[in-house]
Amino acid sequence: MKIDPTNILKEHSLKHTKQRVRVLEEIALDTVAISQPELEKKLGKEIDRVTLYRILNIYEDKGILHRIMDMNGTANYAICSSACSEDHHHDEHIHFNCTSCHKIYCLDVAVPHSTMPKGFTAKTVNTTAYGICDKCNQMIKKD
Amino acid sequence: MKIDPTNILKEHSLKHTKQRVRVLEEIALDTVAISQPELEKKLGKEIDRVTLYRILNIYEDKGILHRIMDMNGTANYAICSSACSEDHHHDEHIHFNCTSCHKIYCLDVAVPHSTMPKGFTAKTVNTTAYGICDKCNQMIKKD
DNA sequence: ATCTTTTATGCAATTAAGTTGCAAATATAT
DNA sequence: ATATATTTGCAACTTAATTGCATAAAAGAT
Repeated sequence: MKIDPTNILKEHSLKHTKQRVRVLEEIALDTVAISQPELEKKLGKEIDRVTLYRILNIYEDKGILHRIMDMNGTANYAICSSACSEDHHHDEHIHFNCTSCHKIYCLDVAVPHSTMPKGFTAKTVNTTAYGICDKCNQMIKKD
Repeated sequence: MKIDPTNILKEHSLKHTKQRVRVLEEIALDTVAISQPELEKKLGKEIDRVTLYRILNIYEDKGILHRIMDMNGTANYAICSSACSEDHHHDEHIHFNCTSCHKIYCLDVAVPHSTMPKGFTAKTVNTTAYGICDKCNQMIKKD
């Protein structure tokens, strides 16, 4: 994925700081989502913990990143592929959480529509599949 | 939902303790899932925090409860409706997380099947819809 | 019922995620 | 270059969750 941090910041009228650029760069390195602890480990020497939290929150609010919770309740972040707006994240694709390597993939599979019971109005639907990813399945074959 | 804690414990060859019975009773009180912090608040005087964590983990492992993570990464627990086994939770129904009252409902709506990309093998699929629940929608109308 | 063994509980201490308030540093518009 | 608004870093705090260990309580045998 090719991203232009400076442009993204401008598009969302966010001030251009080196910390904000670094966070975007780091997350864009991989197509799989990256967890908050991993980000902190990678950027901890350059960026303060609190600042990182604040940047991630702003990016999520603005629809630049979307946040996926894994089974342990850890926040994982990935760049929103489709244009998400401030009030609506339509990252309506399936996430795949590998139970072996713990990576979270944003699959190019749409979330199937489900009809809600009477009285329930759904705004966003989040689907996460748990299992073994492509890479880990290949590793298993080799053994 | 009518549950028999003593029987549930026996079925899963778990020792019968008053703490384990209390946890099951408390969770069975409501059809909506209850969060760990809520449980702790309710049972904190009777049961030690650590014991509560351990009981919840055992129940999840045994397939007695299933755990639903909300947007804040807080664990929520509900009694498994269908018989879940030790190695496979098939709580393949949609969860509805109300963004107003924060309750998590286990909806009687099956998770639609999605085909995974080549190489990805899914074991469990988890779907959570976020929006406004029945009760909260009625409250809004009244205002 | 009592003893014995196994398992569960409670307590203290620790790790780690996330938040808040505030002073200093930095971005941007003039 | 300067002023103003915003962001950052730091310290301190809150809360979720885990670990080790001594004590307490189950469940089966006697």
